[in-house]
Amino acid sequence: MPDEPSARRLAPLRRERLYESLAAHISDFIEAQGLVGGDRLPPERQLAAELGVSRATLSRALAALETRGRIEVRHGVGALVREPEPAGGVPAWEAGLAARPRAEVLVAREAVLAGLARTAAGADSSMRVAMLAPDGRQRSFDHTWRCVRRLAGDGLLAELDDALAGHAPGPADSAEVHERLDALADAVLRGDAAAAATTCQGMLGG
Amino acid sequence: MPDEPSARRLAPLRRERLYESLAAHISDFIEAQGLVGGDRLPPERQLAAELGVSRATLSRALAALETRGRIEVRHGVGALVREPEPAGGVPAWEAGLAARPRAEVLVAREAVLAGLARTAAGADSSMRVAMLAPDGRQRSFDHTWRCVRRLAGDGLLAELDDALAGHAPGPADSAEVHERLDALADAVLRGDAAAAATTCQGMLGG
DNA sequence: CGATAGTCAGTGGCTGAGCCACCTGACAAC
DNA sequence: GTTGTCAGGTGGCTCAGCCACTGACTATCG
Repeated sequence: MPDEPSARRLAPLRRERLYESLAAHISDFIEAQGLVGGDRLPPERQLAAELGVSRATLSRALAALETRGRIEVRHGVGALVREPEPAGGVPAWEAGLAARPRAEVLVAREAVLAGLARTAAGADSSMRVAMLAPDGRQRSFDHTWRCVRRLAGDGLLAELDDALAGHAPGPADSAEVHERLDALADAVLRGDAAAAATTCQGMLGG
Repeated sequence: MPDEPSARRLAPLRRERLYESLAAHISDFIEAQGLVGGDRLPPERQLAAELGVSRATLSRALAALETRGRIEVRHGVGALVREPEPAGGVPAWEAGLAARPRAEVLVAREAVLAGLARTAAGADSSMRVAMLAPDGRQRSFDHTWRCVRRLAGDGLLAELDDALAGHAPGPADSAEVHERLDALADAVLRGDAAAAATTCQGMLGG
């Protein structure tokens, strides 16, 4: 038993370095500002002053972001935001899914769907109403999930859902499914993230 | 034709930064010295002097090696050589994760954790008690999740968690985190899948 | 004798000021 | 129009130094 944390001992508690936090913070900043590929970040001196850290530390944070492919730093120019890898790595991984037990894939997609539902519940209120307000017609699985996906926006979860959908398709129409979908839509409309996620439990027959 | 490399034009010739060369050089040094996992590199001050560079630059080189997983730098201890990844179970798409906005990865991992928690809540009752019964000590994020993972068993979700963990690490210890972990463990012990999943919402600070 | 608390040397983390190399864009000279 | 020059802004790197953390050693206490 080499490094068994041994229920008997407290975990080591490793503190994050300042430049790591900075890197995360700047990454969030890129997101918040809506910067896209090619856009320039403020100069190091200015960023350092605004964030209240030394230029050396800020520079390390940028270097970290660069080795992770998030930005590109050019001498004499500045730090440029990099377009995320165009070719999705997910498809390659998708191929191996066919060989897995169906139950595993079902459980995984249910988790992803729950995450999407939760995210959708946090979307703008008017958008939620526009996409999901009841109109008296029966909800279909595919249509409902298209709406939820629109609300949740693009992201890792959406890509995972695409990859998993091929091997864990949605259920056929049935009274029970319609009930679930109504409950799901209702929870998302109310903005109740927890309830929305819970509704997905067993949605695929897992 | 914006930036046609056009055999007619010379390549831009981007110079390697000093700290990049240093990183490569040190990596070779590890190889040449036959250092293995756990071995310590010479202290920064000494290495910097021997290599004829400033300590700041050498430190950046070590940081670069660390983000690439070659070494592990510990405050107050030194730079330790890391054993290369034991199992190759790392899906190809994991590499692309680094370039994604942090928020996306965080949300995705939260969804995966919720799925794992839900699965764990359905595990055998005696196993749940064995792994998660409170013992009066503070729970750490990593240890608690190891237990949940054991309960949930291997599967797609577990692999996704592994892949995501590197880019969306768990939170540092704090009172709020401990409360969440207690609530999570309690829900899993009760076999309450929905509650267990809900507890994961925002667990990573998303 | 064993366990505990205090001490201390060695290590990485971070700072601040400063100089240098590099890139760009504007402008003058041709 | 083309070319050469130059100034301003940007990141790369250095130096010297202080601080925080770790681990081992050493008293001290029961």
